[in-house]
Amino acid sequence: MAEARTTGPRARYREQTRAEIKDAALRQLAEGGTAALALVKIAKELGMSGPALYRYFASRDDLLGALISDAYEDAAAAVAAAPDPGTGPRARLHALATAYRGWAVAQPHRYLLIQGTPTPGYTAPPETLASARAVLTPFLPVFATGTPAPATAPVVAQMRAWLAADAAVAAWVKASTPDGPEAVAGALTGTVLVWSTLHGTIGLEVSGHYTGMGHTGDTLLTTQIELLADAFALG
Amino acid sequence: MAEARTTGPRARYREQTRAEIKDAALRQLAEGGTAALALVKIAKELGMSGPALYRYFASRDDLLGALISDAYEDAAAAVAAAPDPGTGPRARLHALATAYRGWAVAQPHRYLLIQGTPTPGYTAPPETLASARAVLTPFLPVFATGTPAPATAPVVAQMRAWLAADAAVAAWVKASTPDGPEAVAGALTGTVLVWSTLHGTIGLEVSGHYTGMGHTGDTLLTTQIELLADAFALG
DNA sequence: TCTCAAGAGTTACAGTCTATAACAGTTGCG
DNA sequence: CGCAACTGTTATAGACTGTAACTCTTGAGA
Repeated sequence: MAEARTTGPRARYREQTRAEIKDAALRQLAEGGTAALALVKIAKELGMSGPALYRYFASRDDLLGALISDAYEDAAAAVAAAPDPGTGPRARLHALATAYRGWAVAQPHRYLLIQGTPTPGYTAPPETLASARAVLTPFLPVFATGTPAPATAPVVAQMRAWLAADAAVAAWVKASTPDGPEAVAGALTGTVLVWSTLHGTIGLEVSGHYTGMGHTGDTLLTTQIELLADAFALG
Repeated sequence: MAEARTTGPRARYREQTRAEIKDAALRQLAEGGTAALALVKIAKELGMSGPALYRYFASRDDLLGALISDAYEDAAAAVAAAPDPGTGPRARLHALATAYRGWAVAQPHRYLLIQGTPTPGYTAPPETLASARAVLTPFLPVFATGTPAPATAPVVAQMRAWLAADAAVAAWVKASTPDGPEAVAGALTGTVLVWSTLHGTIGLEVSGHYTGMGHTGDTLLTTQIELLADAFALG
C-alpha cells in the first residue's frame, strides 16, 4: 500500500477498481448522504466481499477524502470551462459564478461533501487545499481589472498581510495578475469576497433552505454578484 | 411516548434527564463532530446503560433533531439580544450580524449542526423552520427602513411573489414592518440577502477555511455587511 | 521459461453502535 | 391504596468498520 508501481497492467487494473469503488460510493452518497456510505455495501455491489475494499482504500475516511479531492478538481474544471462572453469582466464574473452554481446544483451531494467539515479541527491535506484554490483561480484576473471600493479597505489590508506572510498564496495570485502589487491585493480581496458570496447563496440553496421560495437560487446569486461587481467597479 | 403529561414531578425529572442527555451529546459533538455522537457512550457517561436512552429520545436522529432545534432557538436568542447602538439602521445591522457571528464562532459545532443538511432530501419539521425564521426576524425592521438598489429588483420581484403565495411568511414579515407592501417586499429582500451573506462568511470561517489567512472572519463580515447596507442605502 | 514475491481476494473474527424485546422495579395519580 | 404509566435492566439481533490469517494469481526479472 505504501508505494506501489505506477505503471503496468497491475496498476491499471487497480486504478480502474478504485474508480469503480468511487462511482458506487458517489451513488450511495447521492441518495442517503455521508451517513449512508457503507464500505460493505459497496463491496457487495461490486461483487467482492467486505474486506477486499481495504486493498484499495485504507479506511472509510480515506475513501471520503478521495471523493472530496475529486469533487474539488471537478468543480475547478467546471469553473475553468465556463464560457467567456467576451463582453468585459462583469459578464465574465457572472459566467464564472453561474458555472460554479451549475456544477453544485447538478450534484448537490458532491457540493455538500466540499461544503462542510466532517469533524471539527480537521484540516485538509495540502493537496486538497491546492485543488480548492484552483476553483477560485479564474476569478483572480477578473478582479484584477477592478478597483476595490473604499468599504473593502480593511479586507485589502488583511490580504496584503496574508500575501506578505504566505509565499505560496502570493505566487498563486501573482501568476494570474500581470499587474502591480496593488492589483494583486485587490484581486485577492475580490476573490475571497466572491468565495464567501458563492458559498452563501449556493450553500443555502443546495442545503434546501430555499425550498418554498420559488426558484430563487439563480436570481439571488446574480444579484449578489452584481452588487460585488459594483463594489469593484467592474466594466 | 406519544403524549405524556407536561406537569408533575415525573415530567420534571424527565425534562431534566433529557437536558443532561443533550448536554453530553453536545460535549461529544464538540470534539468529534456528528459522527462521534454515540448514544451508548452518552448513556455510559450518565451512569445508565444503553437502551435506557431510548426512553428519552426515539432515535439518534431524534436526538440530533432536538439539538438542531435548540441551536436555532439559541442562535435566535443571541441575535435578539444584540445591543442596539441606537445610531441608525446601519449600525444596528452591524450589531445584529456581529452578534450572530459571535454566537457561531463561540460554538462552531452547533453552527455546523445548523449549517448543513444531514441527508439529501431532508426537510426540517415546521417547528424548526419557525425557529430558523426567528433568527432573521430582527433583520426585517432594519431593512424596512432602506431602499433596495435597482440591482436587487429581480429578487424583490421574487419576494413579492413569495409573499403572495405563502401566508405564513407574509404574516411573519408584516409583523415586523409597520409600513406598506413595498417596504415589506424590500425588508424581506434585504433579510434574505443578509442571510446568504452571513452564511457565506460565517460558514466558511466556522468550517476552518480561513485558517492561515489571519483573523479574517470579522473583517470580511463587516465589509460584506457594509456593501449590503450600501445597496439598501441604510442611514 | 521458470520462479517467487507482491498483489488481490477469501473467510473468520473482534469490537462498536443502533435499535428492539421482554421483563422488573418504582412512583404518583385517582 | 392499587394499578397503570414510567424508568430502567439484560439479552439479543443486525449493520458496519477494521484486522488477521490464509490462499490463489500474476507479472517482473534471472
